Amino acid sequence: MGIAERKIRQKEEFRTSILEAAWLQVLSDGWQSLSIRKIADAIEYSVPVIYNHFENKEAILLEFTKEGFQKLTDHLEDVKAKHEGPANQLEAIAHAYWDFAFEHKEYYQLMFGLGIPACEQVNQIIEMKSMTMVMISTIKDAIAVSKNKEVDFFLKYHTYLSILHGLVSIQMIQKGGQPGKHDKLILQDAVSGFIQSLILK
Amino acid sequence: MGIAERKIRQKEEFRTSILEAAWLQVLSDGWQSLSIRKIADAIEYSVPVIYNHFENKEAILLEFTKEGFQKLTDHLEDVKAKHEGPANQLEAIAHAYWDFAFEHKEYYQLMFGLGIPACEQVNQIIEMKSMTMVMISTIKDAIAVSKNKEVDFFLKYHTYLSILHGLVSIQMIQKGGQPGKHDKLILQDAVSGFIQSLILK
DNA sequence: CTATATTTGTTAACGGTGTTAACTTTTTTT
DNA sequence: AAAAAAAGTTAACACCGTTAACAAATATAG
Repeated sequence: MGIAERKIRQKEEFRTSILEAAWLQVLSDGWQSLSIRKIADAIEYSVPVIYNHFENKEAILLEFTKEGFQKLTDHLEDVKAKHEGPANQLEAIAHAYWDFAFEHKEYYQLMFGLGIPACEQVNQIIEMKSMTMVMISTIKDAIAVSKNKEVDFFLKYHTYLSILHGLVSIQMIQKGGQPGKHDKLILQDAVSGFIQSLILK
Repeated sequence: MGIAERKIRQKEEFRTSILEAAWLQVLSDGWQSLSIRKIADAIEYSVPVIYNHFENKEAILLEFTKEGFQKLTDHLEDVKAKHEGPANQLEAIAHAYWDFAFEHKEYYQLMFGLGIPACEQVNQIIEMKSMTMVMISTIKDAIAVSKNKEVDFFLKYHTYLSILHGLVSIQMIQKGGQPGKHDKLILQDAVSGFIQSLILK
């Protein structure tokens, strides 16, 4: 019964083509201007077919959010593997995080609800938890080699992520475009301060 | 010619009533669901009269953004005046900032574009610059009494604000409601780390 | 005090949006 | 070939921001 398989495959392809058309829209005009109707127009189908594949518009955005967290996680894991020692790794991860945010601005804005009415349950996305795991494990390693081993790793993780997200989002608000060298100095300053207080305390 | 004055006063009152109706909408259903039509309905006038007082919807939101920065600035100045020494002041300001964000969530979301397609020129709002001044002056004071007086105060300001905004916005994304005691520990941890590295370096 | 000008407000529309019910066409199964 | 199921379309509903065209109220000038 290859014909049932073909049907499933075609359905999958359809779904993918919706996402592709949507992503092109997002890339060219920002996710703000993404609309079901424009997607339908791009794939040359009528509007309601989209609802056969996605419950609503939010579900489409959610797909990209997951994709974004997956890409970010992969990226962070790569970078972590290329560095030795938790302190170096935390620093490298911070820079990788920053680079990802500005290289994939659309993803980042979706992931952290910068302008989106869809950020209610972002924390329940498992792809986000993968990212959390990478960061937490590195922080645990850092605590293990630090003076004070009684430090609350979850608190430190939260602090670490907040610093990174704060730097990125303030940067994105203040300037639309790519950040300069001075802006990376700020990152360097904040992160090295965090690592210092984590290791040497 | 008191009649001209009355006209101006009435126009002002009208403007205020628009803002009041809008704010009630924002408070009850969030700014996402604010619409010109609902405002018109609330003040019992037809839609186009609103455009005699505000260029567009964004202008109304901008009004609240300014208001928010003004309130925050006042609050921070108050708190600063109640504390002695830049280190204590920076810590107190951080807590005041945090408290403001969660006591006036709607303001904060507007001010920092958490879900708003209107955050292009937030940095050009003079009310924001007032807030910046409060923070920068305190940081300059801190640098003046620190070991290393060659520190870049603007870099440190940026770091400081990023940490605060990062903490707040991550908190707002992860939980909708009010933060608990544990969450304030994170703030305490991050801010004291920042101050330490600023003073003792 | 009337006639003209101006301000003030309204209705109705334009072009969008997400979403869905009802219908038609195509495809599959019996 | 007929009946059932799937796929796709049209057309609508209920919103949205914004604006042009028109009517009513008010102020100004003669």
